Amino acid sequence: MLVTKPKIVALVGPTGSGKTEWAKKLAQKFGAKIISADSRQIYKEMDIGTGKDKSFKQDLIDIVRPTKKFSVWDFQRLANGLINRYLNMKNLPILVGGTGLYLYAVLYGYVIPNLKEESEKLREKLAKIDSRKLYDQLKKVDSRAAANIDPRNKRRLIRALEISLLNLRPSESLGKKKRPPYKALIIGIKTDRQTLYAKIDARIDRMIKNGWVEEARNLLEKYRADLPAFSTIGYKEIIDYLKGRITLKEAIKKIKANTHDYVRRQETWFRKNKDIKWVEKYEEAEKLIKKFLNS
RNA sequence: GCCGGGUUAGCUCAGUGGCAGAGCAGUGGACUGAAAAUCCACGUGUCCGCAGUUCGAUUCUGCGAUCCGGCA
Repeated sequence: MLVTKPKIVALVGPTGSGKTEWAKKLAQKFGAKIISADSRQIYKEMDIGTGKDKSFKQDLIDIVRPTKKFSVWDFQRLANGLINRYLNMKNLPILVGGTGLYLYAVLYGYVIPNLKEESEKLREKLAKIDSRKLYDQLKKVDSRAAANIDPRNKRRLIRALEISLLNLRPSESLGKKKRPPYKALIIGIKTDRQTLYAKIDARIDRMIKNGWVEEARNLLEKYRADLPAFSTIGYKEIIDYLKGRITLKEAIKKIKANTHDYVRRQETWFRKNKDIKWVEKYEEAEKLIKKFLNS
């Protein structure tokens, strides 16, 4: 006796690959609900620079102010809530995005215990210690986490230590997964590097013309420049320009280069994933989904 | 036509009579609470060509090619 699990679809790919455009069409075609998995489009007031498309309904876009702390834990909780709701309503949820960690946390059910307390002070204290010492300390309190982090990667060492010291995540949960109660079809958009870079560069020029600098200036007037939200590619370079550290031309050049680097990092997430069905054309994606829904 | 300057990595250029360098661009990888973040790794290319000097030439000399200035 076979019980069929409910089904969801995920559409993944690097920035500029056309995910949003495809999602819009798929939503119409299948009456599907689009859930964005993008760690930057969650922020309100950051529209131009994050490439938001507000011409159709997407969940998990524009949900927090740039000052708000938001992590994969929040994302996982919200996304799972929406997926369950849509499945109950017999709608097809489609998760669309390029943030590997967020996507995988949901699709593979990463076990992430609830963080009830947080210590800003502890983080500040740890930031003053050098990486080597942090690493040695982490080895003592959580050797499992230490084994998984490069001793030179200070940011991740700090994070792991915070969690261990505050005893928020029992070491055993690290790396644990809980199989989600649905079946997922993961579609990846195949792209040609050169073509993608050219498209991205043109898009960045267009975004600048559309007032990106103004958008960043307004944000800078309202909020502190060192918010995590402003570590977003583009905003950080434009802020450097607005503070007179570099010229606009240099900023644009850096934005392009950094976006290219980002594309490569994204592809590193997806490339080796055997679950992803890679397609070049939108029609192929439609076909795959039809087949999946009828299986 | 004459006079000068150049020709070295995809681009801009540094450099040396003894295994060829930098910046930028490019590439691969890691990833469970900041993730568009953070971190790691990757440089053989007729040093324009031919000949000469030399133990040895990308480097010095000659000739040629080519580009850029200036003068005609």
